[in-house]
Amino acid sequence: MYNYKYPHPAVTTDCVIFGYDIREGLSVLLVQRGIDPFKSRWAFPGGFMKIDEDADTGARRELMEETGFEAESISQFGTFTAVDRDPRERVITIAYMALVRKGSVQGGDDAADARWFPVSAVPPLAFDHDRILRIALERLKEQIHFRPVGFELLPEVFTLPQLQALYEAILGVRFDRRNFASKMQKLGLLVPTGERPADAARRIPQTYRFNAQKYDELKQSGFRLEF
Amino acid sequence: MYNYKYPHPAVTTDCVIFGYDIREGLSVLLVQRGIDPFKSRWAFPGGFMKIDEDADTGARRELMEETGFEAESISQFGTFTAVDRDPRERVITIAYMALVRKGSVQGGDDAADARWFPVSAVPPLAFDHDRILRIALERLKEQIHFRPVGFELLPEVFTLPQLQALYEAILGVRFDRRNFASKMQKLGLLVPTGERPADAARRIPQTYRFNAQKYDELKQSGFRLEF
DNA sequence: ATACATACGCGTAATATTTACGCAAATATA
DNA sequence: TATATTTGCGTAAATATTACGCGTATGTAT
Repeated sequence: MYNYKYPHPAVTTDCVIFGYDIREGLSVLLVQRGIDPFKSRWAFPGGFMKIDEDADTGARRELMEETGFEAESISQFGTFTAVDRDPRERVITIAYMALVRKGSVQGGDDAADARWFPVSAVPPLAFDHDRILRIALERLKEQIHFRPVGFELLPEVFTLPQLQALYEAILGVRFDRRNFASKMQKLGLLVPTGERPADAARRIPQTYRFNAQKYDELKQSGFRLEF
Repeated sequence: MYNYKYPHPAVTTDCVIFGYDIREGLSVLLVQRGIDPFKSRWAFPGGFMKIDEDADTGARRELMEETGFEAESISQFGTFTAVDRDPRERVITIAYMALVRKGSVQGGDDAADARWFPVSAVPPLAFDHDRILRIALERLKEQIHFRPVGFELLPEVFTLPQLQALYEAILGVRFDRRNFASKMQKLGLLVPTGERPADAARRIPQTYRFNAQKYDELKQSGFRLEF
């Protein structure tokens, strides 16, 4: 038992993990709760922060425990503190988001039931996680102007039409294919691989890699990814 | 005494209140601590969140108690959770920022010793508040592209050179006076007052008000304040 | 008063960027 | 082999950015 002179809230972390593929579009990784409250409802992976770890560490630990996934970089985007957001006791949660290559997470494997859901088909979630998702999506839209989110979500080798489809999915707009291509090329963040994939469809597009070094240079000089 | 099966951190809120005037530039509102730890050091107004209030409410309450100031809108920008950030016990803090007209806060009055400090002359702060300030400044620079921060910091009636000086102070760059003016005018967010102030200096510039209604319209259609 | 230094406001030409879209080449399918 | 579809290149028109000239208003010095 731990005693305090004044009541303290419990503190949890939750991770909104975004993934993307052409078929399902933008997706999030959810786990099904095994216990009450909200038993059998889907929720973001997360759990109670330990007293001797900071929130970042706790978020990574819970993510690993519940999904087997080790995120490269997670970013805190909000802390949710509504008084009644947990029926058990006062609990506040620190929310993180991460962008991952969907292939690198094997949902529904070992750990519990982790599954990808397209953001357009997310079921009603536990706690206030619906609200957390809404805020996360807003932040993602903002971040796309500063961070190379497209490259973090796509496989290492990708085509321009794929990249464009991702931007359109996140921002909810349509671009002219030729203008998108030339704008992207001019940024210098794309490296042609030379290879061509044995894709389906009509004419086979060229493939590219992300030029991370060039991005770091541009970041230093405070530029923006304008789309 | 309150008992928990697992240890819980204490939770505080802190408010980074930004103000601005031409003489001191961008400033923050600080209060001097009366008790240990960090007794007599300056810190952001804030304190322990109550168990039956959410963090926003707690932040506003503490701000009022310590500075007598009622903020119109505060926005959460980060939660700081380093394990050793408070020497007493495990404390995490939810940080808020607000932009206010300096005239509306009478620093150093009733409540404790609240005083404005230019951001360029902030003394070493209590806890990890130096770090909190650094993050707040970064967010302010980002937000200036989406929010009319200039208008929130200036008096209701202001001149174009004043607005320009504020933008330059926050972003740390210089603009051409004529280009800045025409760009601002084209946005349609400025309403000339017709009056001219009994200012000092050379030629007296025109005064303007912020067109809040026009801003709301533009915000709907997802624009950006580009400077 | 008058001259001078300084700051404001208008306007404009040169350059760069954005936008819309034509057209030929590549490829799966019929 | 014909057809429909998609990629990649190029370009003209519209728009935005940038640099800066010039006249006017105003406080200060003489």
